[in-house]
Amino acid sequence: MKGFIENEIDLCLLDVMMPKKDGFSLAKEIRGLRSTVPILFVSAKSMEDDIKQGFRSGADDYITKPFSMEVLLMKIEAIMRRVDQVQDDLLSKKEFKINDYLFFPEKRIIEKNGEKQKLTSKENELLRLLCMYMGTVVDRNDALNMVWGDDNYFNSRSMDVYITKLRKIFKDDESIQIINSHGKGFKLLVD
Amino acid sequence: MKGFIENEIDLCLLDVMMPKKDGFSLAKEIRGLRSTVPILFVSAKSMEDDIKQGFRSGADDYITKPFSMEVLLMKIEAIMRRVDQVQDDLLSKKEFKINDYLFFPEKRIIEKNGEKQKLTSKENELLRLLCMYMGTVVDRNDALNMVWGDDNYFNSRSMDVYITKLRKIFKDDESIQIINSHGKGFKLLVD
DNA sequence: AGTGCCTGTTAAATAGTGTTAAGGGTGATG
DNA sequence: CATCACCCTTAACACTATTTAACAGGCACT
Repeated sequence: MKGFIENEIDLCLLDVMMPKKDGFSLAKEIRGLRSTVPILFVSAKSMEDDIKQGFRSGADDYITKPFSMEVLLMKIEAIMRRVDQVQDDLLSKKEFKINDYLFFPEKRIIEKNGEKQKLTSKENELLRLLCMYMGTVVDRNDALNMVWGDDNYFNSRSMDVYITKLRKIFKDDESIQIINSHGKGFKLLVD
Repeated sequence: MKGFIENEIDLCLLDVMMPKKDGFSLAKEIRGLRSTVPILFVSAKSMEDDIKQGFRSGADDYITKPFSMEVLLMKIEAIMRRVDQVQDDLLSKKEFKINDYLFFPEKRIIEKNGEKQKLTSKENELLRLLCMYMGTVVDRNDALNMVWGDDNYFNSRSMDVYITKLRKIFKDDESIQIINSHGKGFKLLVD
């Protein structure tokens, strides 16, 4: 991980079958460090079901082993071309509607009846995450890794503080709730 | 690696195959959180049907193992060259449009409705950087290294001063904002 | 009901930012 | 070579964001 910070790494190649740390949690850490990192998954073995599931869940693409270099290059080229284009990603939404509230993660603003309120970046990222998974539980550690880049005890308490902050934002609307799932995480629920 | 901002990761290659965690849902999270990051999955075996399905579902591409390191590195170099090219294009861009403002980094001039204003070189380079990464956070230290050539504490404060200067330039247009991302950096945002 | 761990909340402490203005260097100009 | 104009740095102070501490209460389990 250190290398990403200290060296000029422009492409990160990770194998998920690593002994200790799995590629996905590593990806999360990387993500926490830099925001515009293109990520390429390489899978060690065939998983037809998972691949299909991946597409269903809106993933961009995947690579199965074994693959030819020729194809890899093509894939990468495609990615590079696409970097400039894609904005309309389902998952990187510009706007979330939460009852009467409109949340603009890019602008870090939430408004109700035209009344705008600025959000701090932690509030913003945490709320974005909850919105992305609206109605389903966001795992504590996942949230910590994505917003805080790490999931130690203190970050965890910090997150609780921010959950309180977010709840205050919605305190006037009882039908919007941030519900704790004991030992698991939180979910944003709108009746 | 000249092009990208120092220390910025431009592409990550991840292996989806892992014991516990569902990699695709993680990809979903990564994708959604902050970016337009392309995600390319690498799958274990070649599967024509899935490839086709992938293209149909709008995915860029995918690739199969195995591949030789030698070739992979060559491919990566090729990618990096391409990335550098894109970066050079941004760096050598003659003109940036920021709402009603036109910014000419070469001339160190910004104008609005034909009304010209000269920029000092620090103002110019900092604004150029923000424009190059318009809408995404420019890391504090990256900016310092690129504009000041060093990232010590005092340079950091100096940069804050220049952020204030730039904000003043755009103070008449509320839809242009330089937003701070606490502990990370700044981004130029135009509604 | 008792225990241990998890959560809710508030407030204090720390770390990071916004802004203004004074000071220092440098090069142009008389 | 004195002076001015300009740019940049540094200091200072106010303010904001985030973390840490502290305590109160809740949940799951026995």
